[in-house]
Amino acid sequence: MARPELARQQSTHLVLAELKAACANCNLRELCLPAGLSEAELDQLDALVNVRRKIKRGESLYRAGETFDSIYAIRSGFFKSRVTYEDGRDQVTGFSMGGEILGMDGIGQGSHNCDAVALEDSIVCSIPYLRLEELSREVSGLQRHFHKMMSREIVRESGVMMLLGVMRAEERIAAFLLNMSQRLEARGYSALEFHLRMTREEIGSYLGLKLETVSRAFSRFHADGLIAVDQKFVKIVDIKGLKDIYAHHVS
Amino acid sequence: MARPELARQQSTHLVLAELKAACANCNLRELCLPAGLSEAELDQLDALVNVRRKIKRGESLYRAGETFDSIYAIRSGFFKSRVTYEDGRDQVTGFSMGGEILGMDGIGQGSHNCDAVALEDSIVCSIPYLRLEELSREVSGLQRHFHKMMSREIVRESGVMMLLGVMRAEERIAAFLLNMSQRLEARGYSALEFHLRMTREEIGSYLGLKLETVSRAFSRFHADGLIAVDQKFVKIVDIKGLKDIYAHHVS
DNA sequence: TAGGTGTTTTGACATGGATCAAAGCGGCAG
DNA sequence: CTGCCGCTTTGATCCATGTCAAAACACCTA
Repeated sequence: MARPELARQQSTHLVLAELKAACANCNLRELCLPAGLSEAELDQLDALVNVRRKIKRGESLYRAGETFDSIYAIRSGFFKSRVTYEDGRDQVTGFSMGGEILGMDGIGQGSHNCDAVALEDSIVCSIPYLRLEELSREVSGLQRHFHKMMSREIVRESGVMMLLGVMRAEERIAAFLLNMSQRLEARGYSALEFHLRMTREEIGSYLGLKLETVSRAFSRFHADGLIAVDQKFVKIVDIKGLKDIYAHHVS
Repeated sequence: MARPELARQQSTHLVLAELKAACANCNLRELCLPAGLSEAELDQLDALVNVRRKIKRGESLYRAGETFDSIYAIRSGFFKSRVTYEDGRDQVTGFSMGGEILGMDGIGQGSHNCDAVALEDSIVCSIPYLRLEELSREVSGLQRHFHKMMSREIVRESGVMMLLGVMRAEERIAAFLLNMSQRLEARGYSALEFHLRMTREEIGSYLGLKLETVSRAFSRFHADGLIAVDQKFVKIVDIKGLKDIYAHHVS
């Protein structure tokens, strides 16, 4: 069991790249950790965020159980977070894109709680947690914003609990599509046309559904004129109709 | 709609009590925010945590949408957190007991994301967030531990996502009972006999099940000799059997 | 003590989504 | 170009849990 883990670890190290990160020039600045910081504060943060790391599609940024020492800001790319249960069943607990922070689950117990797997070739900025702690004792804007990002992760997860606990299949999928749309729009992409980076099975895992159910819902939405789907490409045709499904409950 | 809210708010204010909190003497110290602080640091924290507030059974500590300004440490009692969806459906997102922190969901957006409702008469310590921020810039042990508590809340929630996303009804309920057992034990209560503070419906809401399903699972566990149940009183008879249900997956 | 209200249990039945199965599609390697 | 493999779609059937209903029970107040 330990052998393949090690091998994977090393191959990850091979693609590790040390590049100057430079939050100050990053176009994701306002979505990411430095949001709201002054120029001077940005420079301090830049000194801390000094390593960029490339992760190839299919590789892990970190895996459950590994020692926690850094959090990661996604510079480009797309990740899934996955928790594996003792008996082998697993669940996708989230999808993350540029400007979002990964790894905050590790602070509590000093080791990561989930795997973060790249769904496309990606680049992340490493932020050593101990230095982030130090710096956020000095830069209150950073402290504040870091707390906000943790808190928003808590709120995001309770939203997912709502999906999983009370919504029916089609509502979950409508909510998922609208969520993707809104986050992509915030990053300057089209809100109405996008490529999904994950498989139907991964969507299903995230939403507590089987891949066939996801596929059927897509077909249904297509037939109802709400979306156009071609494999991983999705075009939202009737966003209002989609919102109705997800806000409009039991008929 | 606004009227009853206001009335409720005021009745909460009536039971607001200002008492010296004194973490230094609190027997939940090691489970709560001050865990791991030195004597001197504890005194600083005591200066900040200066208000205790009594919440009667059925009342809210805070409600979704209210302005966030404090987090709360539960001194005694029991709470549920509940998110209400636009269409009226709601979900219990957690149960909280002594030593646990409530309200961290409010930091991200400046207003609370859920209701925190007392399931028995309770006492909480109010911790003004702005002063906590200040103090944790000075006391790194406090900073560290506060981050840990936020992170653990993230991990706890991904555990619930796992419950909701991949487990079947009886597994969820076994997991729920074992979780209660373990948290009560950590607080010095019996791990094998306890009173549930919540109804079957609230358990069901938390676990994404209907109250009848919860009731049937309890009956089934009783018939199988795993537990004894009498209304809200639960006695775990065969803890190993219970663990088998929850760790033992698809047969 | 009696009546009322909210909670729990249990039964009978319905159904949404899972499961099983097969075929279609698309991309990659040889 | 061909064959393979992973992903997706669609159909047929099954079953875990939801829904509806009724009775028992517990607790509170008068």
